[in-house]
Amino acid sequence: MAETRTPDANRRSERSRRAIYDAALALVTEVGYTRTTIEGIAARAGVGKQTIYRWWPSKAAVLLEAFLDLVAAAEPANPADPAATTGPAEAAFPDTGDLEADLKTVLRASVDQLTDPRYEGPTRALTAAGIVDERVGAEFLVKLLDPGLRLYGERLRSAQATGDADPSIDPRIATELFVGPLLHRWLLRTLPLTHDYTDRLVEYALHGLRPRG
Amino acid sequence: MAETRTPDANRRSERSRRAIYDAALALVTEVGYTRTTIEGIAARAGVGKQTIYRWWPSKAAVLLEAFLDLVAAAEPANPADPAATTGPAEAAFPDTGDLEADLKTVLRASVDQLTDPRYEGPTRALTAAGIVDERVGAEFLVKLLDPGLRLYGERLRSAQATGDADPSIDPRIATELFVGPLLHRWLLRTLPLTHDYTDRLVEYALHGLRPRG
Amino acid sequence: MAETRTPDANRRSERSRRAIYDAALALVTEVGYTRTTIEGIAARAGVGKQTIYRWWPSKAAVLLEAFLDLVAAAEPANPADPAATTGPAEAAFPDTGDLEADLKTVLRASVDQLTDPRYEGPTRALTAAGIVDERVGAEFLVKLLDPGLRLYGERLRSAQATGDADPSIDPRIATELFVGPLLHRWLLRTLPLTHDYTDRLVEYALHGLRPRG
Amino acid sequence: MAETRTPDANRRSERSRRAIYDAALALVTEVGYTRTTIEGIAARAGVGKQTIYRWWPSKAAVLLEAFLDLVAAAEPANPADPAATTGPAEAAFPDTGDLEADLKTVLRASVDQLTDPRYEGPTRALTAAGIVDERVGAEFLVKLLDPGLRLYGERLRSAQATGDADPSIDPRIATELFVGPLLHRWLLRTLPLTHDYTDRLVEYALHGLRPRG
DNA sequence: TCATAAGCGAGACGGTACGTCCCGTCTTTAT
DNA sequence: ATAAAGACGGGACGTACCGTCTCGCTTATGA
Repeated sequence: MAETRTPDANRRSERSRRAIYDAALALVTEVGYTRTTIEGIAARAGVGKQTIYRWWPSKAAVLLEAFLDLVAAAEPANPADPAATTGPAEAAFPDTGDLEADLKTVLRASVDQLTDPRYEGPTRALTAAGIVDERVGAEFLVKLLDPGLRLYGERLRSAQATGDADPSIDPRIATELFVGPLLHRWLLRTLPLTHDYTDRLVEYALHGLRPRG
Repeated sequence: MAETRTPDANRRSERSRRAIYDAALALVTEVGYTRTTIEGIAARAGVGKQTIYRWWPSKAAVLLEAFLDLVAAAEPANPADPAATTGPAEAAFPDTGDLEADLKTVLRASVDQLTDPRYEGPTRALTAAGIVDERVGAEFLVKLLDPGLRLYGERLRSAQATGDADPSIDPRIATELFVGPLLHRWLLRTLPLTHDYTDRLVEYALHGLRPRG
Repeated sequence: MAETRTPDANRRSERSRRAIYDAALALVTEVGYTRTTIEGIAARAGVGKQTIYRWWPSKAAVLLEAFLDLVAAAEPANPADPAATTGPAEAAFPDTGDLEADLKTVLRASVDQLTDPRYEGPTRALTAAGIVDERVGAEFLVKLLDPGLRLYGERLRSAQATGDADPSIDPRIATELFVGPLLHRWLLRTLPLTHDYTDRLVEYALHGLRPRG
Repeated sequence: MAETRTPDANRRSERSRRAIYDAALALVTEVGYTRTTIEGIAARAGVGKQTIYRWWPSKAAVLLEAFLDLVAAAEPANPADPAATTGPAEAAFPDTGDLEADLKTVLRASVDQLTDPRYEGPTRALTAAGIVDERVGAEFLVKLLDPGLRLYGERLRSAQATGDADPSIDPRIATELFVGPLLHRWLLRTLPLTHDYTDRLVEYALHGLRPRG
């Protein structure tokens, strides 16, 4: 009886959805996440507040979806399966046979993306929201991050198969060895993100810190 | 810069300051950061709102200071120099001569701290606030994070001196090789934080992912 | 004139309006005007503060309207023209042909009203507010006072026509000869308001202070 | 024991008192009564807030005293008895033998005073405060108004003695016949205050409204 | 085919919190 | 001891948004 009244998605206004995405992304980059309000999004989108509340449970949810849409639009569409959106950085993880080169390529792309002004605001906002709110965090992880991280794992497993990586290592932990430091530096703004930095990161992680015999 | 009427710090009520710290930390752990309000802190501390606004510019600033105080109080006071507060995890970085063991010790301590229910709430809140607000982030970094990170650097340099680490590596980047993945996992809640995880992390980072010859 | 976003009066909640009237009047009589706050009215009326600020510019405006409503409700409705609200004291000014008797009747009624505990508080409050704030004063005058005063003028003109009053006198000034002293005594609390007092007032004003030849 | 701690008036700073008077009067005329605050007076007077609270119970009390001082200073000092301050309008009520002329003179002076920009603000403020707060009203009446009204009474009694006024009339009610309409017009801003107006007022009151036989 | 029910723009509503202004009290330092 | 200064606990201000609700309007079926 207390059904939450799921609205009819068929009748949904595509025009409104788009306008809301645009408004949300624009506001976040312009005035920041906390000063972005649902009322503000609605006003800017020329939309009633209820139209937002009808389709999304929270500000974070709106922004997440808007961002997902932005990222999907930016990606070279996969003709075989357009639904197989995989994440911002690595639509497809290269496998040239040279693990080090491939990792460097991908991490450089990640740096470029995190630096892109269109992405920086929303990404920061969503990450922060996810850190504090477990629910948002989970959705953010599953929909946006995990697909990308999974590709690292696959590439590492492939490297293990070809003997380019120690077969005893856990690919998931190894993945975080690359991604963790990058995010750390970006999130906490400790030092600038450069291609040179990620290159060295890859080298350190692959060869270890021990003196090279 | 329009300095706005700095109050007289001599006349400040110590009792109020303490009450505000306590209330802020309690509320953040009880109801979370976003539902912690300045009004709520004031009410719980038995303090006028203005007393908070007089001394802090924002909710985040209150919490940061309260957390700093908590951490300082928890640390084993350094008898030689009690003012030498160094940060939450590593009041003093061990140097037993065994780099790997020392790193594992410190990272295990970090895991314990990030897992401690008294610390988790505030730390998440502050990190998130810092991600979104550059000012807060900078203060958070300088006052809380950097001191700890610096110790890693010193230990690594010491290891380079004794030949336990490659002298060509950049200690700062190397530091992030340990701390980054840890924070990544904790912030994004990808997988549980365990001592076993950090042990392997240290091993991977020191020896690299390449097959061990 | 920077008209600030006029709300849609059609959608206005009648229930809220009534509750606000009631709360305002009750509070003024209970705790006095200065200790009546908008916040208090809102709380007592079970209404958001914004609902008050949306429709009234000030506490005085709320009270004025509430009082106007009270007075209109209390008046014997004029069947011929229910909209012809004329003011508190004299819905219709009697004209029995005996000017002195008519004036005494009306002034006695005024005394009764100014003495009525339901009216005294609001009336004092509004008068005081109007004395200090010209805008409030003007509205108070036009909406509440003037209609009543006008009736005096008409009755006096009628008396001039029948030869009961000197045709050379200015009815407006003459009106104030009755109303002024009454208000003076009531506002400043110099001496108690009684029917006997107003009777003598009428006599003095009609016959003058000169020795009666 | 709960004595309200009456301070030692001998040690009182004359300089502060004066500064407070000046500040209070200035603020009332500049920004109005309600926007005049004790804090504002203190700041403008270069005085601690406590110095005000020590000597006066309320904002109205400060203003009343300040106004009393202003009025006393403006009056032609009575050499016989400098303490015999009698009130704003009528330091001494004229008695030329011509009642009508004397009343006109005094009322014209009252008009001038109520119109004087230095007096208007404070007088309105104090009257309004007194209307709402009975205590303030009583003090205002006794200290400022009554002395003046008493003089009317005396002059009228003198007129009764010389046969210029009906001996049966109550001088107090008769006094209000002049003062009431004047204050009514001034307080409620019904019509402008002019000398012509008060002249006619005197005539009406003395001769009555009846047709002059 | 046409009523009928949905989504929609708009925005009023009961609320919560904001950051500010004062209140009246209290405490500190200087005269 | 009075005074200048101003921190303090507290209450109210007027504003901004929250999330819910109701209002007409339009649009798109399904009886």
